[in-house]
Amino acid sequence: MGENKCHNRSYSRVIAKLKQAGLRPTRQRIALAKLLFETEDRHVSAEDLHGEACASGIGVSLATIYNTLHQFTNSGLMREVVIEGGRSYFDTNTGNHHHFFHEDTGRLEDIPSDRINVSALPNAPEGTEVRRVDVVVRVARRSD
Amino acid sequence: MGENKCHNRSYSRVIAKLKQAGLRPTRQRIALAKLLFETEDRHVSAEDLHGEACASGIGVSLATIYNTLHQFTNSGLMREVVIEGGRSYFDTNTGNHHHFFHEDTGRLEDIPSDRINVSALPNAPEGTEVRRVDVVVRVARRSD
DNA sequence: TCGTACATTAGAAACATTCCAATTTGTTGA
DNA sequence: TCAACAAATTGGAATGTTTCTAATGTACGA
Repeated sequence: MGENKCHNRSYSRVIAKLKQAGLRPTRQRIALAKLLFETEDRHVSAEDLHGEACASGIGVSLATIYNTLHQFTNSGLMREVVIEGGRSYFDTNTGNHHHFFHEDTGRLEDIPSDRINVSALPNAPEGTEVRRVDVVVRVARRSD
Repeated sequence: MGENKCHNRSYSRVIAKLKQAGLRPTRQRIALAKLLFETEDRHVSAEDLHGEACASGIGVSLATIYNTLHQFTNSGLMREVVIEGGRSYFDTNTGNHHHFFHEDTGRLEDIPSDRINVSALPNAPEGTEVRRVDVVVRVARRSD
């Protein structure tokens, strides 16, 4: 199930990334990291990623998918995005950006932060500080 | 369980509101509407509202709470706000506004729309139109 | 290579939400 | 007022996602 030796540089890159995040590069984490970080930015649900992993012949349980997504999120490799009840998406783009949410299809699409402008924020309530500002632009098929 | 006659004007106000929304003023809907709309703007989860209703001696099932919250939302009396996985809040403030979300406590707090400014939105993707723009400012207890 | 701390796992549990079929209630018109 | 029908409510079962648990497996420093 995947040779131990070669499969060359993409392995070392991913392993380095995991180590840097303080995570042991296990077989499962390496495989998931390759799926997640070696393509363009993506938004995946746990179920999505599990499906992909299985389809790629990686034996990985759903519990591990959840563990891994949370670990990646906690170490800043990903970001959690919640928009609809009952399902979370995890975003491989951790930079400053926002989202279109397609109400029809449930799909998420990035909006680069320089394409949007949030200003005149009120002060954070007493004793708190701002952790993040999320903007979600909900769109749907034009009706008229 | 509650007299049919008097209990005067707050009833008629709430009943009128329901009728205007095209909803039959049933015992349960009237009671819930009173809890929801006769105080300041609020953010409630289904479980919250169920608890309150039971505490007030209103016999109402959880299924009805969900039905009612969705009906109120569909007829524009409330708005659904999803911020954390696994739980929805329903907001009695349907006006244009945004939210602080206290990550520590899970509480929501309104930000009037004139206290925040979102500009330079990119165009909605081809064939779609903007339904709503939600801004969530996530705050937490100051750490430094 | 060994020992141990950390990861993974299957399955059960927890949780919010929706569905269902039976019952109750509000409304309308005679 | 009352009968009859449509609409609303209900408890409980079903669904779907996420978390938990206890047993097993794995990475890695000594």
